[in-house]
Parts: sequence; C-alpha cells; structure tokens
Amino acid sequence: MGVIRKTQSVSLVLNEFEKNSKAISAIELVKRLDDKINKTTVYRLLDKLEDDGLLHYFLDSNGVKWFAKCKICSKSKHHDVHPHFQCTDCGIVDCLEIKITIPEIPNRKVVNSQILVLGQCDLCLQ
Amino acid sequence: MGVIRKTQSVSLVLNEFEKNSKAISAIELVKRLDDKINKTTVYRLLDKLEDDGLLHYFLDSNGVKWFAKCKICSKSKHHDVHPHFQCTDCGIVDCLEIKITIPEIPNRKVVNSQILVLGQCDLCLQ
DNA sequence: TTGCAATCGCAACTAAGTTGCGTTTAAATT
DNA sequence: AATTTAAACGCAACTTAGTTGCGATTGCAA
Ligand SMILES: [Mn+2]
Ligand SMILES: [Mn+2]
Ligand SMILES: [Zn+2]
Ligand SMILES: [Zn+2]
Repeated sequence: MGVIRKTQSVSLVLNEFEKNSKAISAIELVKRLDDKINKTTVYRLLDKLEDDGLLHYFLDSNGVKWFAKCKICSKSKHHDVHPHFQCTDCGIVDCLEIKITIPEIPNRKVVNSQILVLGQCDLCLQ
Repeated sequence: MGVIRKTQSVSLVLNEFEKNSKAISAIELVKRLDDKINKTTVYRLLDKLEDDGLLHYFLDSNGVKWFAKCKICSKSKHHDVHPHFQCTDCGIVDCLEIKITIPEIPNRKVVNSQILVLGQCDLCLQ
C-alpha cells in the first residue's frame, strides 16, 4: 500500500495528529471529520498511514483502535514499539517513552509485547 | 450479579475450562456450545462467572475477548492480574505466571496494566 | 490539456456483542 | 410430591466498529 498522492483527506487527517501529541481513536477521528471525509476513507487512510510508518496503532482496554504519530519509523519497519497509557478518569491516551523489559519465559520465544498502562494522568491528579 | 443456580449451562461452560488450562475466546466458546447453549446465554454466563471470580478475561491483539480460569480470586476481588501469552503460529492463548514490573512514571499514577506477550509457544518451537 | 490509476463516497455488509421480552426451570416452600 | 416464583434461558432484533464492492472523482504525470 502506501500513500502516493497528497490529497485533501490526507492533509486533514495528518493535521489532526499535529494539533497535539496525544493519540486519537479511529472512532473519534471519524466523528471529528464527519462533515469533511467519509468514514470509509478515514479508516482506509489510517491503514495506509500506518503502513507508511507515519502512524502506529494499538488497542485500548475496550478493544478500540487508537492511532498516534510515529517518530522514527519507516515504511519497512515500525521502530516505536512502546507501552501506551490511558487515563481512567478523563480517557486521554498517549505514548509512553519508557522501556519495559519482558523476562525470558521457559520454552517460549518472546517476539514482542503489547502493554497498556492504566491510571491517572497529570491533569487528573491535580 | 453472581451465579446463583447450578444450571446445565453453567456446568457445560465450566466444563470447557476444565478440559485444559488454556484460555478460550468467547467466540470459540459460542461455537463449541452452539448446539447446546444460545450465544446470548454464553455471553451472559461468561460475564457472571467473571463477576464471581471464577473466570477472568482479557483482550488479544485483535481486540477479541478471551477467558481463563481464576486460581485465587473471589467475588470481591480479582487477584490474578498477570500477563497473557498468544502464540503467533498456532494461536493458543494462556496465562503467564510471571510478574512484570511497571516503573514509576513522572506525574502519573499507575493503577494497573494489561500486558499481552506475543511469540511462539513450546509446541510451535519444536 | 488529457488520460487514467489512485482515491473517494455511498450503500450495503460483517461480526462481536447486547437488549427486550416471553418462556422455561432450579430449587425453596408448602 | 405438587406448587410457586424469581433466576435463567432462547429467540429475534438491535448496536456498533470496521470492511467491501463499485461507480464517480481527482491528483498528477505526460
Ligand atoms: Mn505510541
Ligand atoms: Mn489469565
Ligand atoms: Zn486524565
Ligand atoms: Zn503455538
């Protein structure tokens, strides 16, 4: 796949991710752009942008898909495999710049892991 | 909620989890019991059994709900918060009896975490 | 400009899970 | 053992995130 054309829709979607550094759920993005882009297009674009290494995705504790900007990824490989954080009070989701080590497990080969940390964000703690 | 009556359906569902110690997805369980229990009942039972501390659940990398037996949990609290493992080759899912420590995160209060480890299981490694 | 494949919009579809409601049944009470 | 009744169940219809097929539109290279 991969994005080939710089269409209006691509700009609109990427612009939403430029506004701040938080993650955005596909559901929320579809709503935000409802009057400008068809939901099918939004989903297809998210897939493509992920494919291109511009966005990465993960699932929250309800199985909902969230997307966030990649920092050092490319079309060939996502390098930014990291944990994500969801605030149980306000619902914001973002990327954690920390490394959590998965120990060796007997008789198993660990390839990667998906970690969702739940708790309270800085704003909700005040 | 909580299971009150020892019905035929309860036995059938619990029996599936007694067969071995692996986790079972709700989807798979509905299929397995298709000729014996209505899917609505299966989902309602899984909810109840989870509520009662007999089963716990988690999501796999596709957002699909899986259930597994609890060991030391009760109606009032799930004590068995642990990582889960999914084999990327054969698809089996089970509980990991290991503890993975989430470090302190500045300006955030970590309450709990959901960890899915992906890799190859013992059988698929041979 | 023109050509045309990439992209898009729309409607219909898929699949996991839920809800409402009338019927059945476990099990306590007579 | 028969009666009672709320818990549990089955069924059909619904919800919702995401997908598919296809004809119309559009970015962009020639
Ligand atoms: Mn991230
Ligand atoms: Mn488990
Ligand atoms: Zn918050
Ligand atoms: Zn395996």
